[in-house]
Amino acid sequence: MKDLLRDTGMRWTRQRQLIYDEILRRKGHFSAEVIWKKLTTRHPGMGLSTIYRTLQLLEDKKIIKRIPIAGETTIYECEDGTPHGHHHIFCTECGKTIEMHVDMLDSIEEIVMEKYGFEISGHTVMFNGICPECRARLKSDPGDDEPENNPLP
Amino acid sequence: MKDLLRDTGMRWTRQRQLIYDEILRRKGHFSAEVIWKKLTTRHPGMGLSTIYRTLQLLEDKKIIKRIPIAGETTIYECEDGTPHGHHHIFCTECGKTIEMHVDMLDSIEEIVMEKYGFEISGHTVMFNGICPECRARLKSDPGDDEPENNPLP
DNA sequence: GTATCTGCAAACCATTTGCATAGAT
DNA sequence: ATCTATGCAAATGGTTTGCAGATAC
Repeated sequence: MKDLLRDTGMRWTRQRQLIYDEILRRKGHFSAEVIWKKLTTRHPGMGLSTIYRTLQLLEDKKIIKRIPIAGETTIYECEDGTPHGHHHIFCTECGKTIEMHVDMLDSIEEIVMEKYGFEISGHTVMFNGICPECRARLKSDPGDDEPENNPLP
Repeated sequence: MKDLLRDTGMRWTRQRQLIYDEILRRKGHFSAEVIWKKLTTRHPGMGLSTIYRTLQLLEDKKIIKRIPIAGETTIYECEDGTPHGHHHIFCTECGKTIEMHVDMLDSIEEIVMEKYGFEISGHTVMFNGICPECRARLKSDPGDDEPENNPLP
């Protein structure tokens, strides 16, 4: 990373270091806001725009991947060697996103290209629903429609 | 529609009439902005917020369906009896959205529920790509990355 | 007559941008 | 010394909301 930037005339700064470390520390999915909230407490003055600019940069360098969730929010995930072909389920209760692996989906892109003549450049395959944990919580805690504390992904 | 509203104490206004007619006239997919642009030329003064409020209303009444396209835009489609289980392909060149029917997709929801324990409430299965028409146009008209319609700054 | 709608302007909210300054090389 | 990166504030763009006046019932 450090080298990757330097090779293209870009600079390795304290902020980029912090953001990069924070991302590696999580491993899962994360949002710009969450990264910012975490860092800004320990490092007041950290600008939210720096987070966005750095995430953009990391995306360009293929280190992370931006995943806009239709009508909901935007999350990112690390592009660690994980092979493509995984998709996501987003919990509308707690905001958590988990990956799903359904082989069947992998072949659909080709079918779509053949059948409709599109040159497919990407896809969004995303399910929304309520995760097992939230289902359990809602069952034992009916009436309460809002989750008690809503950590963003 | 008229009756559906009146039965719930809501009013059948000129604006709602116009919007409803315009939607029926199209049959396909449409955006709030497009409806507004069309109506506002013939009926100046028509407020964009009225469009949004009416589309919301029509959605509540299950007359149309809102389809947010991740990271791109939001479109709507009529809820004419078409059974569920059709998905979309969005052309990133011209913004057109077409429906696709791929049987395989229908069964995936169940698989996901079983495998991951989510209570699935919805899904976004959307492919992005370049439609056959735009592919042809781009081929005969290279260099021009933007679609033809280029409004003033 | 009165409660619902409308148009307008202002608010929103996540994200982006302009600019003067700080900082990396 | 140079030129990129940062923080701040202000801009953006699509959508929503508050409000006074207009309109359907």
